[in-house]
Parts: sequence; structure tokens; C-alpha cells
Amino acid sequence: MSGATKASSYHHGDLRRAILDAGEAELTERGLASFSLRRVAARVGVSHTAPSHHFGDTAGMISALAERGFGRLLACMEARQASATDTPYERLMGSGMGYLDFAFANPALFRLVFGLPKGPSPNSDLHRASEAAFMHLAGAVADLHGSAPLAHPCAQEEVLACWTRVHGLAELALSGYIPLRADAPNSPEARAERDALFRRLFEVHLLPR
Amino acid sequence: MSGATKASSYHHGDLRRAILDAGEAELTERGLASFSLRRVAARVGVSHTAPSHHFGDTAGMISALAERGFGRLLACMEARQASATDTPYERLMGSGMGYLDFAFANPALFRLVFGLPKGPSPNSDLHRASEAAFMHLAGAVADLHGSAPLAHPCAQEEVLACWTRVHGLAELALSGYIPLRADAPNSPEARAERDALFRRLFEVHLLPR
DNA sequence: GGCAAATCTTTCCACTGGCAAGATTGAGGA
DNA sequence: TCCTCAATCTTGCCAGTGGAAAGATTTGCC
Repeated sequence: MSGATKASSYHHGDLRRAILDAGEAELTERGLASFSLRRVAARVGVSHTAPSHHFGDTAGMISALAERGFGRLLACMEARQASATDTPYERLMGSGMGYLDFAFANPALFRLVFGLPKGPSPNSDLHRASEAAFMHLAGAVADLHGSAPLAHPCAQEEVLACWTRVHGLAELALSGYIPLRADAPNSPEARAERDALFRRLFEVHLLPR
Repeated sequence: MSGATKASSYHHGDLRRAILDAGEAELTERGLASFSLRRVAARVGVSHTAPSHHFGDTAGMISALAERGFGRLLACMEARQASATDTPYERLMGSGMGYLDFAFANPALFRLVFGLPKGPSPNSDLHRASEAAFMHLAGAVADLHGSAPLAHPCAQEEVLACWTRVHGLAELALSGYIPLRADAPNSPEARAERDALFRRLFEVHLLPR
């Protein structure tokens, strides 16, 4: 009947997923600094070396969490983009606000995701996950001109401009350097406030000279 | 004669500074993830509990390193601003490039500095150090209009716009998501390349609709 | 039924941070 | 001059952590 729950101690059934869930919970509750494989294992109810069988070592588990994080980031961007007015610019704004949604909903995971170096190996799952999120943003920018993503180098730099702006806002806000309500960051009021700030900051244009 | 060097094992003379130097070196060599108070102490040649007397605990030492980091950040911005053409916009660009200089010269320290929450206590040295760096940037933006820093709320948001842009670029570049040469980040070529990219990204303006 | 592989546990070791108690040194007062 | 006291640093200790090695248990497959 149930496909994943087992009562016996051995062969948990879906331990990898359970460990990742527990790791994510530990991350939000205790932060990355005091992240502990042993506590994650204890949370699931397995021995402290069980995670290493699935993820190799701590770095492997962190990497798996980051891959999941990229997936959540992409989901947040898509969700917010889908509920946006159907103009290219509004869809781009929606993606950016989804980016912020993810950052504020799980600051520790956000920091973990972008704290990891991208690395040169394009074969890893982590690399693919980050690429998917990047391509979503690139597509949103390309739609502004109605062209294919990254068609000409100018468009590529527009993507970078959008990305750096929303990312910088997220990072600085999470550190407390942006005057945004930190309590209940998922409340509609907090979201509306940061959405409005994002729009304004995004459009600021300081001309040379 | 010499004011800080002592040969005896006890009473190092300037242990606090020596430990901070060693901590910074450890940070650049091994990164924040594998930062160890014991290794820092061993590097200086003192017992592993000597740092705790000066900094309380690990968090205290990290905080002291961050305070130092803000000082270095401010110095980088001032240095680059001083060597800029004497127009308000070029001076602002200079500050931004100094920001990037600092980030690329010591990525781990940069991440440590902005990874710490700002915290609500305005009395700490860390808070003052961050405020000084922020006020430098605010001044550079205010000079664009010839008004006092943060005179009107619009100016304050311009400061935030500049900050988030340069910060986002630094963060994403350090993670490897921006196509910039990662080897020899202090070379003139690498600096010129990222300076140019910073200018272009800073001025990108995507209009609504 | 039986064998091989996958999965998880137990045991052990080196390393880490912090506490408590003690040793050493320098400064200031009788 | 000597003596006390505070500041500084060390030693010894303990709980917690990650990882390696070897063993126990279960599943899948023939």
C-alpha cells in the first residue's frame, strides 16, 4: 500500500529523500554554521554514518541540498511568473519577485546554494540544476525583445544585469542591510513591500556625467 | 626598542593583532568552512585557548574579522575613488570598482563580512565599521546631485540601487556565475575586464512595457 | 533456496571549541 | 624593595563532529 514507509530499522525505503528533508529542516532551524550530519541522521532516526553512504561526505550532502535549492528557486520563479500580467516586462518582474520569494522563504538554503562555487564540471546534477534556473531568467529577458535567449552578447549582458540586481537585493536584505521587515517574511504585506522596492531599484538609472 | 615583539612565551605583546592576521591568512588559504581556532592559534604559536581570551568565542573572532574586513572594504573604495577622474559619476564608479577589488582580492573575507547579520545593536564596533563603509557609498551617490547624503528618500534608494548592483555582481562573480577570469584576480587585465563589465551592467536600463 | 549487492550499524580515531584550573608576567602601591 | 593583584597565557579535560573500517541485515535476482 504505502510505497515508502517501513517499520523495520534497516532499509528505510526512501532514506535519501528523508535525509535531505531533515537536512533542509536543520538548515532553516539552526543555520549552515552549525549544520551537523550527526544531528540530521538523528533527526531521521538512523546512525550517524548513514548519510555518508548516500552522499559520500558532507560536501556531497551540501551539494545535494544545493541542487534541491536550485529546483526550489526555479519553482518559485515560475510560480510567480505564471501569476504575472502577460507582458514580457511583467513576466520578468514576476521571475525576479519569485527569486526574492525563495531567498526570504529559506535564507539559509539560499546562501548555501550561492555560496557553493559553480565549478567547471558541466556533468554534475548541481550544474544542470543551476543552468535550468539561469535559463529561465535568460528566457524572461529574451522575451523582452522577442528573440531567442542569449542570441546576441548584448542580451547576455542584460541577463547578467537583471540577475545581479535581484541577487544583490536578496543578499543585502538577508544580511539586514536593506530596510525591509524581517519578521514574517512570507506574509503578503512583507512580500508586497519588497516587490515594490525591487521594482523601484530595478529601474533606477543614473546617467554618466 | 621594538614595541610589539617579545621573545618570552608569555605576554606576546600584540597577540590580538597577530591572531587576527593569522585568522585572515587562514581564511584566504583554507576558506571559512574549514576555519579553525586551533589552527589559527597554532599558526601564531600560542595555545589553542589564547584566542578565546581576546575574542570570547568563535563568533567573537569572526565578528572581529568582519570589522577588519569592513575597514579594508572602505579602504579599497577610497583608494579607487581617489584615483578616479574628478567627476561625481566617475568617483561613484571608482567606489564601485574598489568594492569589486576588495571582493576579488579576498573572497572568503568578503563572504564572511556580508554573511554576518547586521544585527540591531548600533553600539558594536562591527556596526560602526559597516556604517562607515555605507556612508562612503552614500556620499558618492549624493555627490551626483550635489546634495547631502540621504537628504531625501529618493536619494536613499539610489544608494541602495548602486549597492545592490555592485554587490550582486561581486557575489555572483565569486561563485563563478559571471564569465570573468578567475585566475589572478588582482592582475591589471582582470581588473580592467571586470571594471568594464561593471560599467556596462550598471548602466543597463530596461524600460517597463 | 541461495548468493551477491545494496543498505545500514557499530566501533574507532583525529580534530574541534569551550570550560576550569593553574602558571607566568607586568603594574602599581605599601 | 617587596608584595599583591590583575591581566595574560597554558594545561588538562570533556562533549560533539566527520570519516574510515569492518560487521550486520535486508533485498533482488538467478
